[in-house]
Amino acid sequence: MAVTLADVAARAGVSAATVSRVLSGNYPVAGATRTRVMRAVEELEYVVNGPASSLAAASSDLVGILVNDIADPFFGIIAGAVQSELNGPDGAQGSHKLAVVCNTGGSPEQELTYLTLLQRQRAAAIVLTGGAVEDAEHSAALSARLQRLAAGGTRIVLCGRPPLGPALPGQRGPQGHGELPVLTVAFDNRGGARRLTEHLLALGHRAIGYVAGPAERTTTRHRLEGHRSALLEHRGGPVREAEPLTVHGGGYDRSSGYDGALELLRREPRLTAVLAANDTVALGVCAALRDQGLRIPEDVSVAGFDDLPFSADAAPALTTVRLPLHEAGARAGKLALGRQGPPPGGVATVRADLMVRDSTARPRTD
Amino acid sequence: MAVTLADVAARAGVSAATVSRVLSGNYPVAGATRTRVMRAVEELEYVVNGPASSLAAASSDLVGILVNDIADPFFGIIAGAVQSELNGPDGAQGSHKLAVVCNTGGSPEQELTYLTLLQRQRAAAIVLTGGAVEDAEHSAALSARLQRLAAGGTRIVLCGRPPLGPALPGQRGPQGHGELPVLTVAFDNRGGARRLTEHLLALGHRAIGYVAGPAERTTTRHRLEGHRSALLEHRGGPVREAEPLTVHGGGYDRSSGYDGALELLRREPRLTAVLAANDTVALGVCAALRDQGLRIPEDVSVAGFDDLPFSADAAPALTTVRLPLHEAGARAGKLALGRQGPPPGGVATVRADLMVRDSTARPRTD
DNA sequence: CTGTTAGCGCTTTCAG
DNA sequence: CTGAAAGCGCTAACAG
Repeated sequence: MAVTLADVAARAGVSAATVSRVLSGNYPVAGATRTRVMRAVEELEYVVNGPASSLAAASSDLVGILVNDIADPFFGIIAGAVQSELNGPDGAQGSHKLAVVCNTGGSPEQELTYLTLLQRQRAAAIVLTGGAVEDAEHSAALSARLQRLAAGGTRIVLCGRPPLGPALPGQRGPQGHGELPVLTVAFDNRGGARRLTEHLLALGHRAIGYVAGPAERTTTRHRLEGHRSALLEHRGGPVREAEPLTVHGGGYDRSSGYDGALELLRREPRLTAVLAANDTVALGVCAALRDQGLRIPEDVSVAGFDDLPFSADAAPALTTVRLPLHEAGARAGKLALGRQGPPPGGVATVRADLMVRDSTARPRTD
Repeated sequence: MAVTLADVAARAGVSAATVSRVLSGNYPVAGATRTRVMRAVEELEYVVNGPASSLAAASSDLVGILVNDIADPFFGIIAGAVQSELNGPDGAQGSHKLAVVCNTGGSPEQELTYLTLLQRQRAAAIVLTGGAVEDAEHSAALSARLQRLAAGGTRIVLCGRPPLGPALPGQRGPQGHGELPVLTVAFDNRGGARRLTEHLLALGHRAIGYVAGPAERTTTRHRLEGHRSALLEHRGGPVREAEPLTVHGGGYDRSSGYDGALELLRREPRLTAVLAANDTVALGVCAALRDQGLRIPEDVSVAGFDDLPFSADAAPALTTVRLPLHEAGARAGKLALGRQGPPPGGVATVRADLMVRDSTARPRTD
């Protein structure tokens, strides 16, 4: 039914091989032949059969991008950046890669399922974004699957998630030579959270609540660790009292922030500041505080994390930690295409800058 | 290198055909054989070669989703909803489809490019989301490409974009029988904008500014038409004066709102209300007004469109028009998979409900 | 520079 | 219910 290479070849009066060569453009072909072929292609409106060429060439132009929540701009920005790198450096015709954005919903099972699907498609590369679930069993399964994919020629890049633990001995590659098959673009979540907490401490806050993300995620843990380390350093001892002022939300969403803030207020009515797992959670926190008749920042300071576009426009503008999402995604995209040499140690860490805006201020002194 | 069907067949002591039948599960196979095959599959960690099976079966399990801006939750929500419909109705094993989310950046060329890429992959279905660019040449090219895709067996669904004009005579299908090949889930942008404007009018506003989206998009035009029709009806005549109070932003983004509001204020300092192209633009409008020392809604009322999650949490909570994005995406997904019969006329229109919140109030009476 | 010749790995009649 | 065999449409040696 559809027009095939052979049809084009017949029309142009050449062999199928020649047409293939013209189309892929990686082989010398006489100018006259080339134009003749191209004309036949146009006249017939020929479109390559992807599956057939992938099968024959044992390669595909699909690149997988795994995200926890596609409706969250955090992931949208990263995915968009990765995708923007996928079209040839100079907009070259042939080098078009197709991004397959997979929405795992943060579920480990879905993550594995999608990896299987991508393996089935013989994806050229896969970028896994966002924090990982910390579960020994899942980590092992994930790691194994990733190793197999890498062994099959699929490039693997982690973006915004911590590097994989060292490969088990004898598992790192067919030849066992030291090259890590999995590259990482990591966020400095610890450092960012530490600086944010230090900022609050410097303003004079002492009763600081923290609405953390889901307990089992690496991002949650790292940000919390940064927060705790700042408190610890400031007090010069283990932070026992900090514990009760941390609540874990069910997700990185608005309602977790709302509920979390209420819970925090119940535990410690004299709270003067609340740190949120991210900007979206912070918005929920703000809503809850306002509903309780508290002003921001006069009564309670609030800070987020990520610096998503809407944060600067919130009222009051949100103090937060800026993560260079676009830059990180672009970097991951380049690494995925092998367009950029691997960073030292296979891990690139991008900075996390404190953005002080209007939602944080000195605590009331009454 | 990779393990193939033949390997599995050998291990299970059956023919390749049998393994294929077990795996696709669409053909009677003896229970004992089936378990034997499954065991071999597990032991060998066999993963089907997608390209090969697509080639042989002349079909693929890829579903394309075209979005204008993947970083915008408007599209993220729709894409996520479509995707959630892609895994079998009951989570069935075999029916896994892979969503290919393509970020066109609103560019007609990119749109066409991605359609070619998807055609190359022989995508099972394609969902085009968001408003279309109104340009005769592009519309024709798009329509032609879509018809060809549909003719090739790819299901096409439009979500949040108006239905395609009627197919040119003799172009609608090989047989020419009346069935429309392209299904549509449309938003009631006109009605929503009209109701929103009526709300403002009812509050007593007369100097209403409008920060529209990019001029050439259908969504922009429809919302503007709804707005104008409400004004017209109210004044009982053609709205000549309304014209100067409309500015077009360069995009559906925050800065368009900011700049647009400033421009509006310059043209009409006595403005008492501003309608924005969407919620994101509205946030920019709010920021600009605040920067000018104006209070919302005391000095100026502001309203958005879409009702994205952050809108309810804005300060003040944004009056807007709620579009059932998730529902629409899910509907589109079902239609794309042929899991739901086509709506009458091939077009389903989803409602657009007015959400009155705190950013609109009666104008000052001084 | 171009044509010929084998497959890539799977699905699918068609026989048994 | 199972096997044998014939491609699906393209690419990649290998000759010329």
